[in-house]
Amino acid sequence: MSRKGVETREKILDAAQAMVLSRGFSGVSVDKVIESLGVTKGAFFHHFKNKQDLATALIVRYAQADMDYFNEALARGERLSNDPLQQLLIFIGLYEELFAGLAEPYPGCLLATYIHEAQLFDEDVENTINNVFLTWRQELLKRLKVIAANYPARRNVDLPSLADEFIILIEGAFLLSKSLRDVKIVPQQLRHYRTYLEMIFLPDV
Amino acid sequence: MSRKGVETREKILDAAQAMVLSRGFSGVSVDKVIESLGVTKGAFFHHFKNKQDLATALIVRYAQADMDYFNEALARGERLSNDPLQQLLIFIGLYEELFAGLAEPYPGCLLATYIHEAQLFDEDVENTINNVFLTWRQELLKRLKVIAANYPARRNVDLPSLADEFIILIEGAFLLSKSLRDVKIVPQQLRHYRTYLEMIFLPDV
DNA sequence: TAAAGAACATACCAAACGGTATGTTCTAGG
DNA sequence: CCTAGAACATACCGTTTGGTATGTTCTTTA
Repeated sequence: MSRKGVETREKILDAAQAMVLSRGFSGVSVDKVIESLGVTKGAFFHHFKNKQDLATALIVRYAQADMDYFNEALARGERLSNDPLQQLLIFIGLYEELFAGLAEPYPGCLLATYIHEAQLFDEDVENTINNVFLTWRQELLKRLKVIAANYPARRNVDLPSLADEFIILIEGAFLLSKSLRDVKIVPQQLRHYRTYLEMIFLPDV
Repeated sequence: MSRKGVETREKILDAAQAMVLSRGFSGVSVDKVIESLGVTKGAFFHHFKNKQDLATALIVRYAQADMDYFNEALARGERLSNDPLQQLLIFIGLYEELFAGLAEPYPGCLLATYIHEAQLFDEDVENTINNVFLTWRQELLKRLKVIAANYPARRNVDLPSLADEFIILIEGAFLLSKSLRDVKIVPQQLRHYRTYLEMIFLPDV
């Protein structure tokens, strides 16, 4: 694909994603997407064989970017400390920083948008979404187990669901943040998650 | 409105809500709704002046039911204990029980579905949704303040966002629960919220 | 019981929709 | 420079969509 071709495809994906995040996938028509960009149907259907193909391309791209940032934040945490608990707390802090730096509410998570219209999509899309969640759970759980083995937990909490709580707080906070148009909600909740972990694993702070 | 009329209207609302929760609002056509019920367009547009009117009726009904259960759970908690902290913990426990008793994942929150298609709806709908969230925040915050005044908090946590965390955990857990088809996720997260509150306000347990 | 309005049913319509067929322009490689 | 395919543009099509106009049946109440 030529450079120009890649650019057009990305432009379509960018515009479509922004529209999907505010109207849902079936609330966005191909006509509206191309109209907003000044390109034609010929261009659109050259890059995507149909609207479903756009749906797949959007979620695959989003999931990949999501995982990339996740892995990078984990790696940065592990570079900044040698202590497993501190590594995780730093990781959370990095996300806190990320969302604290936004001027307006995060436009929304594409994974969440798709889940709310789940019946429109095929199994591939569903698996792409679930793979993100399962990877996050798995990677965080792995680290929580190491922490639990090294620190006397004040409470006997369930670790898999404690791992899930990270993504759950983010998704829930995105929602409330978007509805109330309050940018602070996401970092606030991440702060609570950090405090929770500290209270579990650092008894005397 | 006659009894039959009310019944038909409710039937339409029920069917529409179930479909909206799995396909989003714009993914549901009036034709599909009436087809699933075996009623005609005449019936539909007799009860709703247009599709937007259906959207409003759906969210108003859902928000009302939501608030009703919320207030009932608060009242039950306050009947079951005289201690402000215990009252709140019981309240959370009641929600935990509610969702632990489900055979399959909760089909989804209509508020959340609408937020993901926010641009389709008018200001009234937006206010209906935000009023629910703000009422929950306000009512829970009121109780958290009483608790904080009576118990020495181990940490200096932010109370408004701690109130928000309840609805945020539920919304986030709904999402993950629906995507992974795991019924346990919602009660698990409510359990964490209870544990978090206990660790904050009950230092020596 | 008669009248009036509620509660539907039937048939239809214009616009928007996803998609296709076909033609043109651009661009990279031999 | 030539050519083949990528990268579009234009025009069109069948279906689905939300919505309406009009007619019929049921139900309540004076």
